[in-house]
Parts: sequence; structure tokens; C-alpha cells
Amino acid sequence: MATRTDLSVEPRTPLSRERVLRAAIALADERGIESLSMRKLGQELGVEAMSLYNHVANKEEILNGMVDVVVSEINDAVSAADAPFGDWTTAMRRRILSAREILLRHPWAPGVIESRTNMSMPMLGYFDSVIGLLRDAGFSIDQTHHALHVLGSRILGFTQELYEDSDEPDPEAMAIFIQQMAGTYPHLTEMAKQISHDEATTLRGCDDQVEFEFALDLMLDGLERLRDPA
Amino acid sequence: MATRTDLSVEPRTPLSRERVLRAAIALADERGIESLSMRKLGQELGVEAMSLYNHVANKEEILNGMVDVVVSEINDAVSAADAPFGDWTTAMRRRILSAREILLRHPWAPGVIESRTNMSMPMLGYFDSVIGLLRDAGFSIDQTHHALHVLGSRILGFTQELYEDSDEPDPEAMAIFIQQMAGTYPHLTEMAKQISHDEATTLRGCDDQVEFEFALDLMLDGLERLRDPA
DNA sequence: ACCTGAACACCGTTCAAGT
DNA sequence: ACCTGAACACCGTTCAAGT
Repeated sequence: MATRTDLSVEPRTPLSRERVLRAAIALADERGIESLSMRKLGQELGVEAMSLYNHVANKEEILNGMVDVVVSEINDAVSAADAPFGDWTTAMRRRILSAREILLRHPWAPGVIESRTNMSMPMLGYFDSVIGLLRDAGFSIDQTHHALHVLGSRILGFTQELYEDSDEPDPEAMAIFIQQMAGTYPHLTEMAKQISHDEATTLRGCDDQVEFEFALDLMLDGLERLRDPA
Repeated sequence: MATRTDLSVEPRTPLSRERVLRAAIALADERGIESLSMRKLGQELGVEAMSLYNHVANKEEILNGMVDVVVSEINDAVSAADAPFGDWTTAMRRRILSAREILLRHPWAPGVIESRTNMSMPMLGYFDSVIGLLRDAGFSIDQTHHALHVLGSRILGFTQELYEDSDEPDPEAMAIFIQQMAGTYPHLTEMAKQISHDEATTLRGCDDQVEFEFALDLMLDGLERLRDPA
């Protein structure tokens, strides 16, 4: 009982670049990106921090690798959901929303993606297919370039969250805030009042998914108008 | 010559919260936000790092304060440029572009703003006036809320830069890249080719100001259509 | 070939001690 | 009231030494 008999099956899986990346992603998913240090990652793998350097050059390369794994996941998802018919807006819409689904499972990814300075192959592949979709729809190269800037990070399924609503709605604190700030920030309080009123139905400050799709559709509409000038 | 006579004028200006923040902003502007450590900031002020804690609670509060200074700068600029006539799109356009002008002088600001978790008074004031502008233009509260999500960080004058083009254009490396990647990423190379061709005129990969304004105008058009449905 | 311990140069921050 | 030195608990990373 005290000793494992079948040593050949689980003989302390050897370290590898892939295993390091998988562990890093799991750690960031579960405990947040700020918990990802070389020492803690080593600990998670039952190894000293210094051993990691046998498989990755440095922490920066771990972050690069983590992004690549996630973007590859996105590439697989969108190419699986590829349908060769329908207009380009619905194709783009579906693609972006499935990218978003994946990124929602990796809350650290947007920040890390943003901090990368070099394009990796999975990322190049993703953008190449997005550009292809727009070109096939009839956009000129210039228009396609503009479209990428319009959609921005939304192409990958995320947007900059200016002050994400705190996890706790805390209607009482909100009520106090509204009362105190009514004089100083009349327009803001008016809006906060309505949002906290709607809260009964949506349970949160605002429904991020709804807002994401609203903004996405507005941009796709604007681009569609650009493509085929009346 | 060796001794300063007029000691009363520059008798080693006493430390203060304001002086700490000003030095922090100057340091981040000149040497990048990654150079902003308590020890280096103290050094810049001719003081030990630990002295800073007499004027700010911790580094987090320094970052909060830096953002507040910059956002106050934006508030001053937009209220100075306030004109009570013209349609809402031109008013919003001017406001956002002058915010952008200020943020371009503080390259660290977008990242730090994004990492804040609490709204400060200057930030609340800025958003209140943006909301007021939209409400006065006739948008409903819901529409105004959507508009904020559509514009996102663009309201403050910046957007997430997915891979900012490296500072050095390096046309030779670009040519090699294009040749190597042509088979794998056909659409991307087609676009890169055109961009590096235009480079003669624009001197950079792409003109960020032009792209920012293009995206902004597309969004303002989309919102305007929403406000007054035909 | 892979893993380790000790060490280095950095962090933010606390605290008792100085003036 | 303000500043300081020493110290603590953390970082990423190097390197000589182990097996």
C-alpha cells in the first residue's frame, strides 16, 4: 500500500517545455497571473525554480508560450466552426464570439497578450485568416487595414475594461454613493441609478456579453456600409 | 563660489505628496514605467526610498495619484476647449482628440489607467461630462450606456495596441519576412507589402493618428444613426 | 542531460532608531 | 514631524557543483 507498484505508468513525468506551459496556464487560470512566479511554478511541478531554465529560456518565454497555446486554441475553435456560406458579418461575428468564449476561461490572457512585443506564428495565422475573410468579402487592402484598427482587440474576443465592475454588486454601498455624488456628478448618478435598478433582472452592474455584442454589431454595420457604398 | 549664498530660495525643497507625484510622472515619462521603483524615485528626489512613505501610503497610491494628475490635465484641456454649439459628434470628436494629445505625452498612462481598480474623482468628473454631452444630444440613458461601451478606452484618448509596430521600420527585415511568410500567410503578406510600400510617404508601418480618427468617426457615425433612427 | 543550492541584484514594505 | 539603516519576504536569473 505504501509503495506504488506500477512505476512505469507514473514515474514522475519528466519535465518538458509543454508541461511547464500547461502548469503555468493552470496556475494563472486558478490563482491569477500575479501568482505566476518561477518559484511557485516550480513548486507546482515538484521541482526547484532553477530547473525550469532547462526547458525555457526565461519567464518571458513562458508568457509567450502561454499566449501561443491559448491562440492556438482559438484557431482550432474558429476553423472548426467555419462555414463557407452566409455573409461576412455573421462569419466574423461567430468567429469573434467563439474567440471570446475561450478568452473568458483565461482571464489573464488579454493583459499578457497586450504586453507581448512580438507576433508569434499562431497569432500571425489568426490574423491572416481574419484578413482573408475580409478580403474575400470584397474589402480593399486599405479598407481591411482600417477594419483591423476599428475592431482592435475585439478581433481576439476582448476589450480593454476601464474599471471592471467590482465582483460584488453591493446595492447598499451603491445607494450611498448615489446619494453622496448626486450633486457633484448628476449625469453619472442618473445612469448609476438606472443600472442599479435594472440589476434586479441582470444581477450585475452591466451585462458584459450584451455590451460586447452591441459594440461589435455597431462596428460590423459601420464596416459593411463602408464596403459597399450606397 | 563653492557655497550657495541664497539659502532661503532653494533650501532643498521639502518633500510633499505633490512633489512625489510630479517626480514619479517625470520619471515614467522619461525612462518608462518599468523604471519607476520606490528606490529610484527616492534617488530622483535626493532622499531614501523609505522617506516616501511619509507622504504616500504605498506605491499603489503613487500610481493612483499619477493617473489623477493626468486625468485632471485632460479635464482642464477639454473644458477649456468647450464650445456650446455645433453637433454632438464634433464636440465629442474634439474632446477625445485633445484627451489623446495629452496621453501621447504620457505613454505609461494607458497601462496604468487600465490597471486601476477604483474610480477617482477626476475620472468620475470626466465620465460625468461625457455622459452629459450624450444626454444633451438626446441619447437615452440606455443608449448612452451602450455608447460608453462602444467607445471604450477611446473615450480617454487611447486604445489597446495589439502589437505596436516596432519603432524601427527596418525595411530590409520586412522584405525578408514577406518573402519567407508569403506561402504560409498569404493575406498578411499582401497587406504587409502594401503597408511597407506606403511607408515611403508615412515613414511608419501605419499612421496611428489616422487609424485612431478613422475608427472614432466610424463609431460616432454608428452612434449618431442609433440616436435618430430614420 | 538534467537538477540543485548558494548567491546576486533587484523589488515593496516594516520598524526601531535617530534628529 | 520627518528621515534613515537594517531587515524581511519576495522577485528573476547565473553559475558552479552535483548525479
